[in-house]
Amino acid sequence: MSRKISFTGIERLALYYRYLTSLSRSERAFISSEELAKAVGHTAAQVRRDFSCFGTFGTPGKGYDTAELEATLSEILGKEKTWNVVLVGVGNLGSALLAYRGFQSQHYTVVAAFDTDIRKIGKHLEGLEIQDSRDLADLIPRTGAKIGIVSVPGDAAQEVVDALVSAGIKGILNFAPTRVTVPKGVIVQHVDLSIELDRLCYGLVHPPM
Amino acid sequence: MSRKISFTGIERLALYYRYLTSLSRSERAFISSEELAKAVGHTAAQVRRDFSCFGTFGTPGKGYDTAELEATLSEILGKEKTWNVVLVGVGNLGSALLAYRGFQSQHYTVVAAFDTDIRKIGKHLEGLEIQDSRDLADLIPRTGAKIGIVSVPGDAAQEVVDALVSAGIKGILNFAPTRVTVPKGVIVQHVDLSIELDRLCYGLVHPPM
DNA sequence: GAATGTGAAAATCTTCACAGCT
DNA sequence: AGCTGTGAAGATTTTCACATTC
Repeated sequence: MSRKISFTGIERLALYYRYLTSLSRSERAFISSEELAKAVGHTAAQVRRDFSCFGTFGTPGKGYDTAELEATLSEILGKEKTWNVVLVGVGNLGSALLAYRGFQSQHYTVVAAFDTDIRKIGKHLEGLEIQDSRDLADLIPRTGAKIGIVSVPGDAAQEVVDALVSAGIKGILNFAPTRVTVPKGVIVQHVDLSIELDRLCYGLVHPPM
Repeated sequence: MSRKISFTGIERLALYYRYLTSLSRSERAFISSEELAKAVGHTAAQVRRDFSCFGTFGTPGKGYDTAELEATLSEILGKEKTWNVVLVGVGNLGSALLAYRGFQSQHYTVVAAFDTDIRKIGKHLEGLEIQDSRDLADLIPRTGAKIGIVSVPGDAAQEVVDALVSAGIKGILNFAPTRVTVPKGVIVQHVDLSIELDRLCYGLVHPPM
């Protein structure tokens, strides 16, 4: 018990959780750290260590009760409730994200979409009316959203992020190729597509050895 | 000199590089590790350590020659040539990626797009004719592409990845919510959008302290 | 017997701090 | 004086290995 989960550990927790939900109506009531590890590409020790950060919920000799583990992970990951999400920037990527199933799931709902382009404002997409970005400060607080997705051009990102933060957003998923800064208490996750490609590219140029 | 760059270090290199290119026609001929660090949100020591993995190209008392550094990073990151890329899965996300500027840049060109949906095959998108995924093995070798982007549904991902690998693809950017396996010598980068959200969500539920 | 939970070791990554170059 | 490059220290993350529990 009691050690802080590592940053990458959270990603693993989400993977364990996803795997468990994919098992769904399997008969198997228990799963071992070994099997979980294999499923997500890590080691059994890693799995046990990750869990140990949050308590002790396995049974020696048997493993983890799948239903119970799923529920526990759900709670740890904050999936007990559905999160309202807003999206700013309905360009190519933004529209795709609006339609993305992972973002319109049991746990997340996009409740508002914004853009500055007058030609897009008022149009409907995936059941949402696109709003004027200038109304962001008014509209977001009413939705109760705490998460914002930013898919605007790089040079607009910081400005949008500032507006989101003012409007009460606490977590930002930033797809713009710009490292934005936020005040303490707000979290940003960067999803930087061209840098993912760059990393791949580096790997190809520098073979493992 | 001589220490292996860390996994995350490569991401930093790409950020340094991006920052340098954004400076473009600035007068300043030299930049210090301090300034580079500030620009990308790391420490000066980290910057110097990252560079030291590849040689010694700074000048004590002055800093790094911006043009020279840009060229060196370009080479390290494998950006001397333009990489041909193929994309499989022209759904919402795939179409957006096709249109994404970061993927159609000086260093990357998407040269072929594939889908299994008969209604999409033959259509044109971003100047590319969508090809039948079954022809992947024939067509890819002709393009000389070594990088593949996978944006198909999760249950099709492994199958597509296997086909890409057979067709000679060495690096895969996988947007499907499935951890795929590949033979040695092939690299996969996962871009797992719902897990990014999960991580954000975890951060919101567990405030720093 | 089988698999957990966890100290302790190992590996990896980051920062410090300073000698040495310009 | 100013800033790099790097050995050594520190911090973090992963793995080992085994006592403990079922």
